[in-house]
Amino acid sequence: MPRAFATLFCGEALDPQELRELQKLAVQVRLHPGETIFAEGELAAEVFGLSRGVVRLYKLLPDGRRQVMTFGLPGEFLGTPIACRHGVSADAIGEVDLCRFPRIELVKFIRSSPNLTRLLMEFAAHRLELTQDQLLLVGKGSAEEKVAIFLVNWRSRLARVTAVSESIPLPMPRQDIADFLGLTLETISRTLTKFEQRNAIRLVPKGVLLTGLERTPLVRHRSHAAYPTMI
Amino acid sequence: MPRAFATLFCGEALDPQELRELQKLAVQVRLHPGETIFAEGELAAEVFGLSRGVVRLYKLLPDGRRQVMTFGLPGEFLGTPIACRHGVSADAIGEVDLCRFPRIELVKFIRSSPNLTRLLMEFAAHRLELTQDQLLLVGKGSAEEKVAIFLVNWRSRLARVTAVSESIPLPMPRQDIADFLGLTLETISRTLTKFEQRNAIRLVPKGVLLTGLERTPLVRHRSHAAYPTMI
DNA sequence: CGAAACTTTGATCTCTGTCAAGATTAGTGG
DNA sequence: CCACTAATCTTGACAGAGATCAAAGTTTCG
Repeated sequence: MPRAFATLFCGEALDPQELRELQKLAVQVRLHPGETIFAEGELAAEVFGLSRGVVRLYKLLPDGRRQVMTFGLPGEFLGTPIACRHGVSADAIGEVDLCRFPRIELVKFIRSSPNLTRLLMEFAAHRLELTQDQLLLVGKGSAEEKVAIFLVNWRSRLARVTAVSESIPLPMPRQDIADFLGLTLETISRTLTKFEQRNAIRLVPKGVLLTGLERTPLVRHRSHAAYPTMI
Repeated sequence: MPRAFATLFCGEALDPQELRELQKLAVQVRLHPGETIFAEGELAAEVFGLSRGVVRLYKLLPDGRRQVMTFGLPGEFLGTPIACRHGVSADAIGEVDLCRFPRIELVKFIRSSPNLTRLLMEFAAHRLELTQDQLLLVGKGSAEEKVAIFLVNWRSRLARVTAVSESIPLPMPRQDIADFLGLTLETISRTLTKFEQRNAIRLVPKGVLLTGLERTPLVRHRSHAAYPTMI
């Protein structure tokens, strides 16, 4: 485990003793771009944490329509470790390093530690909150709002795992962003171009520079995520 | 507590001893149609279980756009009992009976019981799964798919709390259904009318009869929810 | 260097939203 | 119990945001 899961479960640090125990259960795996990690509905004999790279987690409809639930970043568990079946599919965007755990062993370990159980519970609650925010965005947002908020959220999520840089990497293709936001890849492309023409962003290969990204004063309730505009 | 929470936490039964302990913490409250139970962002000094009636749980945008996350039914907790702030707003549709718990006491009680902790964890995982299914529907479904699946899911959820009847009650107004599915009330109304003209349903005041509701053979993966059509 | 994958851009279409008017239902007080 | 009013629901006409179809332009990678 090269980059240990010091910030596993929603960014909260594990104590060093538990972290060592956890490492004993893990096997490191490396996957290449586009490779499948697991598929929705499969028995989850093993579960995965992400050490390096980016992963898309999604659900499919029988006719191939796809909804990306989230993009997994280093330090995060992929899916719900306690569920006996995978509730989503996951595959690698770019190259990834994973920590593979036997689920039964991991669950046993989690159950043995009240501290870890509490952490996982809070992690689950946090994931629900994020998914509900996404549901609000997908259900009620315009294309511009969706793309703008995606960029802002992506930046703030990245800031937690890598040094903040002028240029924000977008390792996933437009189609993935579209399937995340309930739009088409053409609309993503057009909206990004529109923002660029307004000098709100600059598009670079596999990335974007957020230049004139203004936040609206429209903040939901107290200190919730703002809905920015790219005007 | 007239109708005890025998099936609290995702339908799984509590053991009688724990149920009695839980009841000691609860205070019964009755609310009238449209009354607010709690609002997103508020400190959750108290949390609520639903004994009778239907509740809408939603998030608001500053400009008033609303996304209904779910409709609460008897036997369910409203929101996430462990979170110190309410992540959603909730208000009564029709008359409701609630069980009010002091959150600190409830959390203490949950923590004291490994069985209850496990149950609550599985409940949280289940809620996440449902929200992800909703995200898929809202992000990728057509208006017809959204309404058809809403009706089928609503029927099956109701079946767990009331005797199945020919006529399915729809206590919530069209606007609530629209805000649940990411549509407008006019589209809900038109789509229901369309289904009625195809003899798939019959509309009655505050309810609907599902007559020729056919399920497509399109089943996601193994034994997941089918996407029905009203054709 | 060249092929494949991805992205941008254009033209057109259509589903759903918006605005507006009636029709139905529910609620209230005489 | 009925009349009257308010809320909810249905229906129509129209418009527009985003989807779809198609082609050209970039980037990536062997």
